[in-house]
Amino acid sequence: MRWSKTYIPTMRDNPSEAELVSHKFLLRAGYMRRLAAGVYNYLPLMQRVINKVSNIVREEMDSAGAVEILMPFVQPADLWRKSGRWNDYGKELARLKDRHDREMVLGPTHEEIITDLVSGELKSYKQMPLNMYQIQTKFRDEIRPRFGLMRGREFIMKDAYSFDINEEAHQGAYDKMVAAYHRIFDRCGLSAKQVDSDSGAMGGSGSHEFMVMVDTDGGECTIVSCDKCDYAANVEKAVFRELNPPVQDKEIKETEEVDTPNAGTIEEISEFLKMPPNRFAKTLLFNAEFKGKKKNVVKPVAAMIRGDRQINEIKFKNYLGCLELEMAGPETVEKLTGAPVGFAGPIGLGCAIVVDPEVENMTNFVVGANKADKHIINVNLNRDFKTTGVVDLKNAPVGEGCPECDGLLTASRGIEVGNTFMLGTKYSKSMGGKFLDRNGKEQLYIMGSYGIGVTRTAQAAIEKFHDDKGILWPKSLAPYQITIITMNAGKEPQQEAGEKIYNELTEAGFEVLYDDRMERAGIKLNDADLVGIPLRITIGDKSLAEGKIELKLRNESDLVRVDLSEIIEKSTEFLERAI
RNA sequence: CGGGGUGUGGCGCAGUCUGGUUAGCGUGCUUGCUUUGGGAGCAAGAUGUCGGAGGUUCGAAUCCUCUCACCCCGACCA
Repeated sequence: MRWSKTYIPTMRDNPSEAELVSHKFLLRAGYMRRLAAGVYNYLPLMQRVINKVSNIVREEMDSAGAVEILMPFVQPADLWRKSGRWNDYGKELARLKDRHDREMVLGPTHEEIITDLVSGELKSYKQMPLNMYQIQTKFRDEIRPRFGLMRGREFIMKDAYSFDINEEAHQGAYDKMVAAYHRIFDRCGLSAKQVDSDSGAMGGSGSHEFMVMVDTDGGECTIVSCDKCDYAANVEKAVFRELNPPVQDKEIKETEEVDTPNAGTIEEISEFLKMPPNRFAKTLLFNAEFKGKKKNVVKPVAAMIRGDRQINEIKFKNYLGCLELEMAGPETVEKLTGAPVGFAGPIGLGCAIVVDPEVENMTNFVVGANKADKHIINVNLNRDFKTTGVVDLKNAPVGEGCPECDGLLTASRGIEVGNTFMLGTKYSKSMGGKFLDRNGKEQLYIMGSYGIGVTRTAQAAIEKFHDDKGILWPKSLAPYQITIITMNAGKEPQQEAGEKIYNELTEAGFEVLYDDRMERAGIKLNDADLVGIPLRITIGDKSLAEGKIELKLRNESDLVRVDLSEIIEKSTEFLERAI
């Protein structure tokens, strides 16, 4: 492709709408333009990248035994009522009416449609296993679209659905998809990490997410992984092995108030009482603002976690369902406990007390006495105080042991580019998907659903591979493999050489972007860096006089002069080396 | 939806508080000349319903009311 014949509107400045590097580069390098919040035009370069991702997905899905179909984007509301998701999906489901006032939805996912599709004709065990997929535009009316293609409202997704006769067969189908996913992301140059996840609203028995690990702000998900084995899980789902579990006393002892002069922090009391922090339960006081009928009300609430844990305020806030949550100031603490900060405890506390599950399992632990310089030992939940709820309130168990080996858990950030769900019979039940088994007995088929965010994967690649000048596409996703630049566009020998090399490489099967613009060298070089094509060929007077041109990989700094006659071999060689 | 913010040539912004000629600047765009290996110089140009509607006023980008859009923080998700 000649630059002058396509449409690559690069920009010098960062548009103010973008926050994330990958988002900025997508706009600056002329890959996309925004139409509305979370809705984008894909320009020629982007369309090529989307095709690259799609083709990799397609090849791997096909070879994993899935077959491609295409289902409608606009769907009748009836099917969604039937599955119950007309109500459950909430406002994210975009609804509209046709001219006859019939209710429709813009497809955010296709479990309903595909189950309905097969329900009349997938009637025998002989027809399974079956796996069908599509690559299609989806629409989810996100509360807050963000970060360009990362969380768009309209986006391209590959969604696959498997049908099996029983759990065992389904597990096989699921494993096949997981393997295909690893191959897909590997081929995209991304090596996604597979993590255990919460099945959430999709329902079903198990699920995994595939994360591209990044250390930029683009990593919206926190995942916990083992430093030795490949255990990894979403923070919400992560389990761990306690390295130093608290001692469990055999007998339940009587409470006792003890003096702890000048010991307000866990470390100080721990030191003073000669007991490890995990025998303490911290009582943390918060002010929570709830929505009231007329005006909002602020109520104090207490959270209890083990002495060696950190509170996760977001988890607490979610549990409470309040509008605002903040640590109570000294005045509130004194008013509530009658003691200065550092001695709050649950016994006799006049507000709701929410405890972490770990606290529920402790015996004879230490809490604040609600009196200055005093703590109470041998406290036991239910006997000495009551809780209003038990819920996980602590931060990710970083530093704890891996549940599957003797490694340690660490936290890192990732971009979710794909997921796999075991759906069980949720949709076959609600949508009426039955078949006859070998014994002529009616059964519900076991389903799985498998998604890959195609457009998000593309942006995730940029988030992972870029420098301060622009994108560094992995060669498998790059819109073109090679870009050719004439340093002095006006000079005929260079133009001729450019044309010749462009034709030669194109005929040899390379995808080439020939920058034939009448621009100065600096502009073209900068644009080439910005756009991120893996291999750059530059044609300049000096080299050309010796019958040479220059090759440079985007991710390397070396410039290599190569004889005109060996362009094809050298280009092949360079591209082998590219990421 | 709650909180915060922004709308002014394609892009990035100033001007708004304190109303007052033809609404500026940088960049980009067009044309010409000179340049030409990492975003050239000079000259001449084109491009604005100042997000929209209504109002106040002799006069509104600027003040008031309503409204729309977009961005950021939170909950949700490929």
